[in-house]
Amino acid sequence: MNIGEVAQRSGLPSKTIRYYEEIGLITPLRSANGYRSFRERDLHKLAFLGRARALGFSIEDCRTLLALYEDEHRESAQVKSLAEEHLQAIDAKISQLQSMRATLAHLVHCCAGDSRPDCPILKDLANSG
Amino acid sequence: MNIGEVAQRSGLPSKTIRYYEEIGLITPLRSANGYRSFRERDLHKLAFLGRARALGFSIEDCRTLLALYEDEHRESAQVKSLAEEHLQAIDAKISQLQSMRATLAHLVHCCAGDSRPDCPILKDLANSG
DNA sequence: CCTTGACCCTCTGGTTACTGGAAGGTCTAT
DNA sequence: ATAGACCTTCCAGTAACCAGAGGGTCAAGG
Repeated sequence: MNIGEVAQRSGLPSKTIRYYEEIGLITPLRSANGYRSFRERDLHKLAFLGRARALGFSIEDCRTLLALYEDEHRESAQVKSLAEEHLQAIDAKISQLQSMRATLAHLVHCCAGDSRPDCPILKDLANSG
Repeated sequence: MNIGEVAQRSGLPSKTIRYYEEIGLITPLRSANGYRSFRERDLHKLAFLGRARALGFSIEDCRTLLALYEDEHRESAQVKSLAEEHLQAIDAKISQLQSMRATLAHLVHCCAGDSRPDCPILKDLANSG
């Protein structure tokens, strides 16, 4: 398979696939003409990576997950703890965003949003949250 | 005021303050020795920026907000619409994270997390969400 | 007067995970 | 032969800084 087909089948852009090769996540073969030649195994890895990324795992986490996936002697505890850490990070981000959201929604609610210059949003930013 | 004092009083690191000058958000004076010399007005702007950033506004949004703040003839509608857009972006991020969170929490729940290699998290990543 | 330590300066490079574009080789069909 | 769709590498840019190198400045103490 050439990169275009793999891109289509994995759902990842060609640029991303080349980048993943560059940082050593995959190692496709090369044809005589210099084109990358992907095996089913590479496609499978890329799909794995796409799903892990969609769950918000960092590239380094993905590297670890891939290594665990390919290690027959892994302990599921390793995977679980990685996932739990990530879950906590997600929770932290969510609550940070929710706190921003609450403040901002309040300010937006207070602002008339008309043609006058008077604005509680700017006032709040100017004075002290 | 030198940068150290401003950093303390604004709550922003010196590095960040220098960066804000570099991108034109503030324009402190210079003393004869080359040190930045901040007026109250600069400090005020920095505090404004710190609060806007804490609400998640991008630097470019902050630039706009600052300009609106200093424009006596602004219309509060401009500020409100900027804030509303940002609020929508926050909401989008929150729901994306919540969706990740739901999937991940389910997987974590399904994983025994023991010394055996069998792992539903890896299985899911390998097969298809 | 000299030194020490706490300041300050600029400049370069690194971070995350790609994306865009330039310049050019390859393949397929007409 | 040529057009168009592939593919290649390499360089630069994104957001918002942070770390560190290498060096100047200032106030206080010996």
